[in-house]
Amino acid sequence: MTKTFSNLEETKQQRIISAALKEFAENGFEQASTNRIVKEAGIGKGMLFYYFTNKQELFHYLVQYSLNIFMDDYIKKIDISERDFIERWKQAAQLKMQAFAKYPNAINFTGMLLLSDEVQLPDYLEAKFDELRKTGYAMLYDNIDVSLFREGIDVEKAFQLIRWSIDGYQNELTNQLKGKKFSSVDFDPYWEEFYAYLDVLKTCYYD
Amino acid sequence: MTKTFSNLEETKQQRIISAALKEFAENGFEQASTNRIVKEAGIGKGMLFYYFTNKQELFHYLVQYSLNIFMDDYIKKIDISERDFIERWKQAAQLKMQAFAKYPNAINFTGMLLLSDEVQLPDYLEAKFDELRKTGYAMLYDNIDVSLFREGIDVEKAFQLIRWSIDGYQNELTNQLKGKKFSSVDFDPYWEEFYAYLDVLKTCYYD
DNA sequence: AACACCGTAGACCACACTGGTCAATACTCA
DNA sequence: TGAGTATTGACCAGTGTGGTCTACGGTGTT
Repeated sequence: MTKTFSNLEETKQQRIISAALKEFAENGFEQASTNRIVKEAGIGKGMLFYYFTNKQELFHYLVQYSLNIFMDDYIKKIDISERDFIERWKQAAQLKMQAFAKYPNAINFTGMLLLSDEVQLPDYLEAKFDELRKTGYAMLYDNIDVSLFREGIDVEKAFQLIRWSIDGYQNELTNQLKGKKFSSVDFDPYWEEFYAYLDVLKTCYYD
Repeated sequence: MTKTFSNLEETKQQRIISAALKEFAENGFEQASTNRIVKEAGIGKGMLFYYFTNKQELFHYLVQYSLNIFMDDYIKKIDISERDFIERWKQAAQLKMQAFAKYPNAINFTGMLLLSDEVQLPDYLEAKFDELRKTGYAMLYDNIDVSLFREGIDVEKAFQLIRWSIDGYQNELTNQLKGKKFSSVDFDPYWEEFYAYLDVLKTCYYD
């Protein structure tokens, strides 16, 4: 990316970044179309290749950009002093939702990166990625008070089971809300429902 | 589909069906390539359009074909007289794995159908689809002995939480095993692990 | 006014691939 | 031998690709 791009007015930069993140998140690297990106961003085709030397460089820029957001606006905000596993994950879910409200495309894009296995990244990005995975893992699993759990159950397995439950709820919710305008949705009832699920989890896994 | 196709020797029919199912499952209807299908199936391009009038007719044939398999080789085999929710789902997981071992592409294809929301089907297929959903739901949720669950917990919510847990394990496993030759994998340790997870679930959700 | 320079648009390029066709041929059986 | 069927793949028009390049408008400096 050239410094021409960083000198652009913020809103235009954002329009381009958002359009590109969205396109890549929905279609992956290969299937993503630079034509659609420029159309969505409202710029001429030439400009994209004036700011970035090619599709791949644009992609790498976006990886860096959204890994930063994912890390700073989500992972690092998790309060590790909360030692109750379910409470920790509840907090994480809230933070993720906040981050998503602010940077939906960056969060989706990062999610796609974490799932996809075919993308080849240069070393410095791969390193950043590993760091995110490691930090994320620590923020979610370190310093948990295992004494809360029912006696005799395999705590490692309980971690996974709870994780799958929470992920399952979130996936089902986002799937259900897909297409809806995010700002027009009242989330309170969903949070209530979510907390009710967490209560069931506590009743079951804790004694 | 013409009767020329049904008169084909079984193995050739299967080669074509498998290739097509795989291509559609991996790429969806639009992105699926008839060129790749004929190449994978080892037939000339002309033949595909000799057997089926066009891409869409081929797709509809495959929907019918794999809905039948999904229904007869999986859903209908679930023993509804098992009233323990977790045992019922354990059984379902085993049956699904058996079906997958026999018809991997058909099962994957149906899975893709169930997730995807953009495919438009003719009425008779849509009806078949609804029936599958309804029967599947009944086979998994009807006639459950709710008295097994811990007192005071919301059973409907417990159903979902357990479902998400089991789905989570299965997804993680298939993801991990993706690319591996199916027949070369020894599944016994995975089943053991799965049963261990189910035991934790029982300890937690039942009293 | 003249010039240089930068940001911008989009027509354009060669190429890849698409679903589908069709004429030519190979095969089968009476 | 010949009628009919199965088979192939070159071919078609169309669409979309990542990327280039020319032309132009604006701005600032001389």
